[in-house]
Amino acid sequence: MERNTLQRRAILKALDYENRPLAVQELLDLASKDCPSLGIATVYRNVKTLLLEGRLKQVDMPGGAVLYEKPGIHHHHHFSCKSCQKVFDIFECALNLSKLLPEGFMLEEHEILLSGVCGNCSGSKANSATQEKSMLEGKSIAVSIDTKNSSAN
Amino acid sequence: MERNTLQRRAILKALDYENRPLAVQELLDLASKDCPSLGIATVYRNVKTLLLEGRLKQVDMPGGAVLYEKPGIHHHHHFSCKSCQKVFDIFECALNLSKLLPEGFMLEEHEILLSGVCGNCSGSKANSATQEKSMLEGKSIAVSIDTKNSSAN
DNA sequence: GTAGCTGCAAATTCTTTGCAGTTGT
DNA sequence: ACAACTGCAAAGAATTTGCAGCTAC
Repeated sequence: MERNTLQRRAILKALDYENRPLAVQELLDLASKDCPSLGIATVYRNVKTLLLEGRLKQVDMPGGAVLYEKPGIHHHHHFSCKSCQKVFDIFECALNLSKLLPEGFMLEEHEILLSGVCGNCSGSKANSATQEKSMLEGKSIAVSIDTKNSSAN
Repeated sequence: MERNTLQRRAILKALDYENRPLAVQELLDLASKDCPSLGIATVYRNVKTLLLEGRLKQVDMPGGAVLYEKPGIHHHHHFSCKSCQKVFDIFECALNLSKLLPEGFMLEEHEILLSGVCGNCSGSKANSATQEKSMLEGKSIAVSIDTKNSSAN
């Protein structure tokens, strides 16, 4: 039987509060505020449990970084800004992806990762107002910071 | 100045020969045939160099697995079969993805990851013929085996 | 000849696991 | 009470790095 521990609550609260995909390390940092004794192993264990329960969804970012988010109220995808490194949720998904597949293939899931330059970064004049406007239009919201992907090499 | 070593040639040859996205370990295994002394560190170093030169492209698979492929003659995406675990190339890409983005956002790149059941696995009657037919239609070809993604958790 | 490359082994980093003690139900 | 859970530290796995010797150009 699942138990509702302080640690698990802290992790879920961090996800609720941030409302964006988070990396394991971010979960630890954020949840530690509510639960200072929290250890990284516990975060890993909870993430795994929550994934199995379907209470968490894994988001694979380019470069191999793995983030976790609450299974959206809305199905959505992600846009990663190459300039500011933020990850934006894209709620629009009016695509007919099945048409891409050969006959006989059955599409069950799809993941779309877009990248480029976000509204904030592209028009240096078009500032955060653009972004808020977009939110109001129900198109996207800024949410995340691309974790890994540092090593320039 | 770049040098054309036996090791590098062996790695590139493996990619040419297999013609599908390969994991680092697969590269080592395959290239070792041409270059038995090849070490994993050299593979990592070459992959990194080749990525920088743009002679290799990174493919992020669901579950966080990272594969590498030659930058396609064709731009393409991937379909991962949940039944047989193979990764298929999808060459069709007639989508208007920019329309998904809020105003001010500039789309530079996109990655689409589809999954479901492939032609071979869906119709148990529709066998490999389906797949070959699809190839002829220029829609997709079976290419890869999903490496990681084992840990069922 | 020499800078780039290689293999090896050690060092990092990320994730998992064993274990003894703690806690939610 | 007792199984689930936790923190810690050790174990594993994946990737990177230091170094001395090798090799393409």
